[in-house]
Order: sequence, then C-alpha cells, then structure tokens
Amino acid sequence: MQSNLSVTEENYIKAVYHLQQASGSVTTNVLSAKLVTTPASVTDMLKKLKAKGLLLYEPYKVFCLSPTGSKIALEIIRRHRLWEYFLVEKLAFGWDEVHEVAEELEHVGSKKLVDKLDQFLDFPKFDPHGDPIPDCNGLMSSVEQVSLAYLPIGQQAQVTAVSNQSTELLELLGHKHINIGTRLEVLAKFSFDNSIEVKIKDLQPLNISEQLAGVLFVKTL
Amino acid sequence: MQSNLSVTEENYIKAVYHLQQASGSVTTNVLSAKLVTTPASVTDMLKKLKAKGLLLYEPYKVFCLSPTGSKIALEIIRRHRLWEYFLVEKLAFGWDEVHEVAEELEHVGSKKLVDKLDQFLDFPKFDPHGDPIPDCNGLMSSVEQVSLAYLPIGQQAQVTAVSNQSTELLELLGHKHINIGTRLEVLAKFSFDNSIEVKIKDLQPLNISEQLAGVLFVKTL
DNA sequence: AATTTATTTTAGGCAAATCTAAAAAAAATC
DNA sequence: GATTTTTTTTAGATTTGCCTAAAATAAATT
Repeated sequence: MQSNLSVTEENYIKAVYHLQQASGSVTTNVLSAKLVTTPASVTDMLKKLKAKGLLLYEPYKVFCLSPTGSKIALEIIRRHRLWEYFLVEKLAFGWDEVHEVAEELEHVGSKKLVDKLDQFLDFPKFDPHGDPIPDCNGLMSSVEQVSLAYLPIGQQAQVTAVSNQSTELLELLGHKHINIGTRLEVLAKFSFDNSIEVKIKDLQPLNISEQLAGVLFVKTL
Repeated sequence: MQSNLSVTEENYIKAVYHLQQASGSVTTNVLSAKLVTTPASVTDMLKKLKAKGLLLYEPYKVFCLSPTGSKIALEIIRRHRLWEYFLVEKLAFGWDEVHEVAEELEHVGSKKLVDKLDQFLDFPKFDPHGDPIPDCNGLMSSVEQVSLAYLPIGQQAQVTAVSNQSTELLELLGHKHINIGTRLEVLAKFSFDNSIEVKIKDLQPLNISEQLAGVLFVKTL
C-alpha cells in the first residue's frame, strides 16, 4: 500500500483537496491558478493522477479526488500540520513563518516518522493556524467556526483559524496583533464598505476590512 | 549566498565528500558505484557541478570538491546528523533505523530550521553513530579514534563510530549487542583469519571478524 | 440557433536526470 | 613501444514536469 508519489503529484493532490473543500469540485483553470502553472500542465497531471486511480476525471468535466486520493490528501495535510505544530511549539518559530518550511517537510513520507512525531507532540488536534490535524486514520476534529463577517454587533468570539497562510495576510494580522486564540467583540458594522469595528482586550478598537473579515474564522463565546 | 541545489546535486556532493575523506580524491567509476548509477550519468553531473564552481574537475582526471563545494557538503552532513540525533533522542527511533529517514530530511534546506533544530537539541557534538556534527560554521570535533583492528591484546576501548550504516552491518552489530558507547577489551588476536576475541561486560567473549574489526572505530580507555 | 468567448485539451518542445552503446583517452600488459 | 584492457566521455534516447501555440469543446451572448 505504498503510494510513492512525486513531490509534484503530492502538491497537486493537496491543492485539489483544498479547492474541493471550498467548492465541492475543481476545474482545470482554477487549479492552474492555485498552483501558478498553465492549464496545459494541469491537464497532463490530471491524466496521470487518473491513471493512478487517485482522481475522478473525464476530459472537459469538473473533477474531484477518488476515495484513495482523498486519503492520501489527508496524509499530506496531516504531515504538514504536524510539522507546523512542531516548528512553533518545539523550535519556537513564529506561527506566521512556518508555512514554507512545513511545505517541504510534508513530503518526507515515512509513516513511522509521522506517527512518532505525532506521539512526541502529544497528539495535537489543531495546528498553529487553528486548522485541525488529521489523526493516523485520517480523521480530524471539526470546529463550529464562522467567518467574522457574519457576527452580529455585540457578539464576543475567539479567532480559531485563517483561511490561508499568505505572507500578506499574516503580515496584516501581525500588525493588528490578531492571532489564533485572540478574543474580540464586534462593536459596529459599516454598510458603506462592509468593514467591522472590533475590540480586543487592552487594545484600541480596530477596523477590519470586508476582505479580512471574510478570511478570519472565529467561534462564538 | 543561496546555493539552491537539487536533491540529486546534493547527493552527489555528499558522496564526493565522503569518498574524499576515505581516499583524498575521487574517480568517476568509484562515484558511480557509490551512487548506484552509471559512469555516464556521473560525467554529466560532474560537468554541471564544475560549471557551478563546486567541483575541481578536468576530463579524465581525478576530481575533488572546491572550497565552496566542501562547505556545502558540510552543511548537508550537518543536517543529516542533526536529524539523526533528533530521531533517536526525541522520537525514540533505534540508532540503526534512522539513516533512510535522515537521508530525506537532510534535503530540507532552510538555514533557520537547521539552526533552531540544533538549538532545540542543545548543540549535540556527535550523532547516534558517533560521527561528529558540524556546527553552523561547518566546524566539527574530531575524535582520536582507531580501527578496532589495530588494538593490542589487553587494550580496553569504547566504540565511537562505525564506518557505514548498511543494514547488513547494523544487523550484525545488533546481534552482537555492540552499540556506540559499548566498552570492550581485546582478549586475543588470531593471525589465521585476523579475527579478534573481545570481552564486553556481562557478556560471553565474542569473536570479531577481520571485516568487522576494520569498520569498527574505538577510542582507547 | 448561430456566433462569439472562455475553457480545456492536444501537439510539439525544452530542461533535468537518467540510461545504453559507441568512441576516446589513459593505464596496464606484453 | 605496441597492443590490450580499463576507464571515462560523448552521442542519442527516455521520463517527468513544464511550457507555448493551436485545435477542440463547452458556455455565454446575441
């Protein structure tokens, strides 16, 4: 049951998985944008992954991972998130600087390594960005989290996750002193630009743009 | 000062370094044997590494690493041995099962990762096989170690290193209960087959073949 | 429904790393 | 010193992953 995929194949599978999570199925164009490559290259790889039984794909149709493909995706995500947790908790990396390194470490495939790392870290359930870590069977916790954009005025909440790890987003969050775990309260919402005013303990009220609110996930308190 | 080498290039550099340690300079044939590839493939890569200024090479001549190449080799070896130490000390791997995994982890290039790992591990000087770990400047301890084959009768010594990590060697050492750190005394030497009888505390006297004695390094006590 | 536009696939090529087979150079042997 | 033998290099192919440009298909528009 050794999958033995190339780094490139693993990156494709991971990207398909994440795009599926957002919209159920995936198209060639969207995937090529995500991987910063051309649609033609994507088509090549889709045929290869289909041949390996990891992708349900017919030419010109939308596609999604096969059950086997999904299982592999969860393994890759497990490795990525465990390494992120390791980097932050053990090596004292900032939560906003672990993504690239984890992106490399996730391709070291040894099952034994990953399971022993999991044990060493005491079986963490969430990575430093608040995303759930699949266990050795591919199962993970889900959190009842909503986008900050949907909270009513007066609602108190705690940041549980951000929808992506782009440098730009993490820089902005650092500037605003917002982290996973940060507690806040919605003070006001402005319909002109859909921005939101929030209060974080010990800080001046902050204005959160529509774009930022959309990618900040919280659980209500 | 980013080297940015492919995994293959790094493996070539590492192999050249290790062969140089043994015999000063390296030939195409020897290197192709070490990397389990063809001489033709080696020639291709030699030209590439020369073009990058990492190798001192002229067609049909023996070759060796340039100063830059040596520095890179030491970085790769540093990563490999730090990961081996991590796997044994933190993840409870056996010292005989870490080589393959470290072989993959060593190619994760982030300088920050490696230096933070070093710090987390408390700047270890030797890996689980007894080999010295280069520090962040490429400097490493040397041990006054000799091959077991050269010890006189009656000499007490402690195993400090083995010359390679082949499965076959490690299996034999496991069977004989010999590890890095094992203390022993030379009881007798037999000129018929150059085998050596040694005594390890609490164990029956053992016979060490000429081949095994040649690859077991010890420091005298 | 026909045509335009957008998406996706095919066709043909390129670079990296490998291979086999043949040629060139060096080393060993007679 | 000439001739084998060994070593090394070159030449030409292959595979993986990527590209551009053109063709095919699907979707959108009129």
